[in-house]
Amino acid sequence: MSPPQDRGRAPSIRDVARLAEVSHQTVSRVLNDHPSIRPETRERVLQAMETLQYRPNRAARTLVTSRSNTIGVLAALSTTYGPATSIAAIEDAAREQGYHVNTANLADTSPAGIADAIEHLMLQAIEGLVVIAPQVRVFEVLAASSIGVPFVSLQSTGRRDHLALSVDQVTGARRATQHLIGLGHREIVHLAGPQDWIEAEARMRGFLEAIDDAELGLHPPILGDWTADFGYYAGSELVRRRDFTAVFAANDEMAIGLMHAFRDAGLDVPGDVSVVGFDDIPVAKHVAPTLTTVYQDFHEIGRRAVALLLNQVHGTERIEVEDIVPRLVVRGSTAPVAVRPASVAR
Amino acid sequence: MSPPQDRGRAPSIRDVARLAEVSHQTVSRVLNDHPSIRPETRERVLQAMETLQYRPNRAARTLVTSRSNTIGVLAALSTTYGPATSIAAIEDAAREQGYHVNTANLADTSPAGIADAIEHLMLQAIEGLVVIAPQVRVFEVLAASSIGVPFVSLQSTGRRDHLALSVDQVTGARRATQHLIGLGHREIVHLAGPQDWIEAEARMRGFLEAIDDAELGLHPPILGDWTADFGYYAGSELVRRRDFTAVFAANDEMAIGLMHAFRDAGLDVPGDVSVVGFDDIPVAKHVAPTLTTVYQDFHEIGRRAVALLLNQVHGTERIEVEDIVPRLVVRGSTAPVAVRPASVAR
DNA sequence: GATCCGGATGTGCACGTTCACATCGCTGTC
DNA sequence: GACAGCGATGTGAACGTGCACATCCGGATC
Repeated sequence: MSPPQDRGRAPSIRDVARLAEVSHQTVSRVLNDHPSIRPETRERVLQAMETLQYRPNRAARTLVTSRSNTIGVLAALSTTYGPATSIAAIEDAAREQGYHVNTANLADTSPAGIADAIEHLMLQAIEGLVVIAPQVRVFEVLAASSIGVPFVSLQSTGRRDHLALSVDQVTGARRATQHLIGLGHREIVHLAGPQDWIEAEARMRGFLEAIDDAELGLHPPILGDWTADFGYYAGSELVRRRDFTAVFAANDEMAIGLMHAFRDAGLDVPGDVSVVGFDDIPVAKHVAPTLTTVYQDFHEIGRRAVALLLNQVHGTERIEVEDIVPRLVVRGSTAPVAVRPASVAR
Repeated sequence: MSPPQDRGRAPSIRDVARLAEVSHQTVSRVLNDHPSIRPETRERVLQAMETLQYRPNRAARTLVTSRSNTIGVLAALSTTYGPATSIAAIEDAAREQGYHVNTANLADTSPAGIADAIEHLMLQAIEGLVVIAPQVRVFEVLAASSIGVPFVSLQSTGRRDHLALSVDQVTGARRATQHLIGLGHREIVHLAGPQDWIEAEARMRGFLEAIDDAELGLHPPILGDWTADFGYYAGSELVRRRDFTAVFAANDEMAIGLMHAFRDAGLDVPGDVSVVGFDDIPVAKHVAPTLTTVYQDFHEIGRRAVALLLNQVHGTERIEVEDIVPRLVVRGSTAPVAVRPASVAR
């Protein structure tokens, strides 16, 4: 005598209703925590659900309510620590609110690749979109394709067509640079990220502001690609000139590659050159020398992004957006500038 | 004279049909690439879709076909390089097949946390599940909750109730250990991962096999938690004993923390102690000293997982599962054992 | 020239849920 | 004691799509 619901199809709200001897609507009410249900009835319905191993069908619910309970994440470089951490935090926060997360990675940063990823997400009927590690182009495509759902970016973009978390990358970068200046460095090079990345641009801006404030001469920044390999390459080029005493790298990976190149060239960090990174990835405090960097709370950033987005989706009251200011963490890769004949005066 | 479809509701297949002067079924056929449609009719329908900015409603489609075109990913430690890379690869591969990816992270590895994440994914009506960086417990919970969809694990679990990629961690770990033995090391310590992790257990097994084969004495392995911080802690403890000449760490992060501790204690790597890691994260080749490690192609692993899973989902012919064998990468953190009075003999 | 066949298209229903509205019985009020 | 009001429940329709089946038309077959 096997249970009768073995007919291939999953049990529906109506099967539950039949077993509990109520109408399908009553079952629906139990599901949605409707107030006016007699406790006794509710209990009977829950019992029936348990017996039948009932699971609500989200497709059906989405169809009728046109709410998918899903948010999309558009991510670039999702394999690196920062974005990956934020994605995980987003997933956590979304789950807490009963939301699902659908991720699309930007393998390819061409407009076509971007449009493709967005199109993919839109097929899923997402209610909102979080854009991670964004590039300027992404927002242009996004604006052009009028997706019809609110979206949040993890970095201030300056655009007015969407919400953005204010992570004050400019201040973070400025503090990093000021730290070097405070140690007496006057010849500082910036190893930047790709300039179509919003955060790369912001970090460069912070650097330039600090240099400008201190009235120092400007070395042309080097445009990198965020990778440790590029850091190494850039370092190899830099050692040929040796017209600097410190480098501010736009992220930790590049900083680590950079230090490797300096080491290979016989330069001591921080004895000969000071290096500052950005992000404070977990290994930053363990590499040799330990890396002075700027800490970002990626987890908190992810959480806030979801809060902001869902707030917007549900259209309730405006949430206050507080600035997140990254924090300088001083470690062993920076030191006062070496006193040398040529660099003492002025 | 604004377009007439501004009535709030998104255009449906029927709106398109009306505009193209065909039946809704014809539109459906165009959508699904049905063969018997006159090119002229198809064109007219496509035109109408374009005009109305029509987008198929996935919820409706899922409801009627009971295929969600979505796979789930259950991930632990998704913020680290390996899992994050595999997740990105999974997303890519799935997207190529028109599939969406829904991720749930295991913040908390308690059975309740695991069950919660699985339940969350099941609500989404996924067609299959990829389990990343799995712990033994996950599969127990998974087996117990009889989710009714195929799932694939990224590591061989030895269980028979699901598919698994064969990434031969055991061989990888054995090669790492043999490399140390080949350099003359006889006192080798293993800094392992948590033993409820399948890959940690496999790496430990490879280590033990190599030690056993070489008939060396066994140092009790240290059980870590994968983090660089723990590596540092373990290293600080180890330097008090100094009864070893090499350490094989179960992943690169711990290896980096370890080297930091040795450095702080005045030990030279590889002069006094050799260190091997596992994974070959991008910074491994840039830290000081550059880290000898075992390379894993996380991207390929992710791709194969999707291929295997979708193959299972569609029930076509069995796919051949080829072993992926990780590759030893020798760098600067390992060297022949130092010749010292006590260790020359034997 | 009647018949059959297959290509091209249309008709109605089903999927599982929620929404709007209807119904029923009980309580309290004047 | 009639009636409003409300709590508890039921009824039917709708959401947008795909499937099974029906229909229509033109050409090939004998």
